[in-house]
Amino acid sequence: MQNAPRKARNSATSTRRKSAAVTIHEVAQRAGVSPMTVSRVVNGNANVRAATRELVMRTVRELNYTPNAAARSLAAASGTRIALIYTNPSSAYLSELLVGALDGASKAATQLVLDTWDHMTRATERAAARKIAQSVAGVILPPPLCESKAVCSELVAAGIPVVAIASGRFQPDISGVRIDDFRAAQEMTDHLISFGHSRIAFIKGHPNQTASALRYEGFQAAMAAAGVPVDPTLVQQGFFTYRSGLEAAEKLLARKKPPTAIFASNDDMAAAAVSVAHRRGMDVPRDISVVGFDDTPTATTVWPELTTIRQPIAAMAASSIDLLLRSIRRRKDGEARVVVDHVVAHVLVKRDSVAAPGPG
Amino acid sequence: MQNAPRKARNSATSTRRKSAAVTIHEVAQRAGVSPMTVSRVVNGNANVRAATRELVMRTVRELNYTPNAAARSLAAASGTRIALIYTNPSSAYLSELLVGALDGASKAATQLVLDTWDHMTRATERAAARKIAQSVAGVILPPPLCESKAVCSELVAAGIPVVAIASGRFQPDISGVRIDDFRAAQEMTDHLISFGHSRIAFIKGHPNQTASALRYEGFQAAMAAAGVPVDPTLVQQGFFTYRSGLEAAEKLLARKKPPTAIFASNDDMAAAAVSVAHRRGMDVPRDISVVGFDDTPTATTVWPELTTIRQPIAAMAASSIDLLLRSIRRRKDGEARVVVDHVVAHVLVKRDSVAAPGPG
DNA sequence: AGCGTAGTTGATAGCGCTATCAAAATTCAA
DNA sequence: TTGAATTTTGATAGCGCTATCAACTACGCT
Repeated sequence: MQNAPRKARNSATSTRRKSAAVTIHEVAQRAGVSPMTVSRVVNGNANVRAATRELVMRTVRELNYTPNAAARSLAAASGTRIALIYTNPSSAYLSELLVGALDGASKAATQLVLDTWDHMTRATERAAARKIAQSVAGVILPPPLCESKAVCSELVAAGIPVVAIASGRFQPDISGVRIDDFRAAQEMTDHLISFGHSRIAFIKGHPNQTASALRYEGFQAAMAAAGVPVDPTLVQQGFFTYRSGLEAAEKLLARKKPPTAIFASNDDMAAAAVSVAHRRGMDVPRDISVVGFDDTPTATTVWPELTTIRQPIAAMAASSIDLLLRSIRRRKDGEARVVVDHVVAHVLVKRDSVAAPGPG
Repeated sequence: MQNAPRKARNSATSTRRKSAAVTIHEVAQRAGVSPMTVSRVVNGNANVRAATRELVMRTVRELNYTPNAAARSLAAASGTRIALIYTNPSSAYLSELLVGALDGASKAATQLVLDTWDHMTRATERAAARKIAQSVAGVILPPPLCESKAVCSELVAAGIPVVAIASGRFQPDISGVRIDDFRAAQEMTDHLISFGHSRIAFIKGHPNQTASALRYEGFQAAMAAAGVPVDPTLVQQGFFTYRSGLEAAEKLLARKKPPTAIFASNDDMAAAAVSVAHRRGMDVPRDISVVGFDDTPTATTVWPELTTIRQPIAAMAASSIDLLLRSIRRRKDGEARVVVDHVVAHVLVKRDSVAAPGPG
């Protein structure tokens, strides 16, 4: 005699369509526990005996069970929405950021919402932060927003998890996913030095981002380590824009004794440097080497293609979503806020904008 | 005596949390109809008397009712997911496309999924199309994918609604959201002519996209209308890439009698033309005018900023989502497939890359 | 032994919506 | 007019999951 189901939930007469997906009930039945217990295990709730948890997890894996996001958010009355807030929509890596975030979100069956904050004062930023905190369960903050104390503190105060992406430095109160800007800049500088360059110019990034400082520090450290003096007149302030790169490069190349290489803090400024060099009749890389940072589309658009540092923005965005989701779940269970700093690997991409300096 | 609710659905003892949002029941009660009728009206089902529909719609507006997406997709057992498929991830307007699509999707509480199809043969494209058709309810196709007969026909055969975005020409079997490329190119040409240019060069777009042909035809039509002959040696083939623009511009400016203006079929190629001009010691726009198309970030990155045609990609993407959602609903009700061609307005953005030709 | 106290588990009742089918209202043909 | 075909509406029963609380374990403690 077969053991009859405890309750015929899908009575024989039910004509309702049914998706083919495996449900929590099937897992429960197979594991010999109640659906509620499965739910608890799947959601990482603490109050389940270790043995039971093991059993359920194994069954989940066997049946390849995936929770139905719609049912979940309906029952929990909490649409797990995550906001990605950005300023400066023309930022070159926005599309990669979006692709990554969207990918992570759809894998986790989470709704991703976008919010643009442009031309905001500190006060309106605070207000906006308070407002968004009420409609989403977590926030991803790319630079330069993640550097804003006002925004971060407001979000933290509202109690929602925040992940700073590509912020240069680890911040004690919010989680972050980033590369090691210092090391990356160091490697790039070493790369230039290994080609025989010593008169290396540096175009700094926007001073409102910690990554800018770190990249500069990495440059300095590598130069110092190689015993190559940094000529302070060869260090120009930039602001991550093409225009600022144009101005900086102009000053650099107008000198009587121009540098043999320019290390720009991002690709847009590097592209500008290439343009200025061309306008002055110089060939890249024969007469001057130029390198960038970030590996945005710009790097492969210009000619010659730029040697640069690849920041895996898409992957970083996807893992931000994961991080956030875990925090959200933890928070719901009343556990303490956990802050993590996730440093991912960068890559030095060698292309055609670097060569050994000429005999001059 | 108050009229008692027909059924106390939230009994006095229910301690369950309840989101503040207005539900279909409240609308139904206020309108004096059943929830089912409200559902039908909201979903555009045909079998509702006009008077009833009116009443319900008014009530919906009064209460500012928005359907709960989670409940909807749970009940309908159909996660309304929409796929945005793209090739060529470095396409300059991808980020705008994503922003728009995401915006539209989150407003409609729809899950947007991304799919990248790169380096595919016609056969693998077909297979991929068949596969995606099983997991989503609708597809958005940007160029050049929307030009692929194989992909379109496969998707159409699978019976899922498709919207081609920014495809040049209206295709009879799938819906489209686009600008009028012909007219836009015409206007841009007129703009150039109005400055006094007559030796106008044209860099064509990639031949695999109908928009390319339309832009060229618009250029020709405007020239003909103004009685300005088109010098065939001043028309170069490009492929929408910076590199191809470089080569085309190089040929154009190497001529003994170079053009006084270059109309490139997109911004990347226009930027390349500016770069070539600079390298040859020419000033833009004093010595030569350069215009682009699309108004991608590139247009405002280079110096001088490019006069170009703005295609409202974000808005187009958002309305693609709407279009798709409507088709999906219609299809579910067993109605016939409807194909629409939505042409949105473009804008001629005047910036700093155009001036009257010199006396030379 | 007797009785709390904390740790586990399960039964129940919805979350807000829609598929389904039956009932009611309407239209149309004869 | 009347019966049948048609359209419009509503009652019912879930979709798959989780909040809630009751029940049922252990494990100490007086």
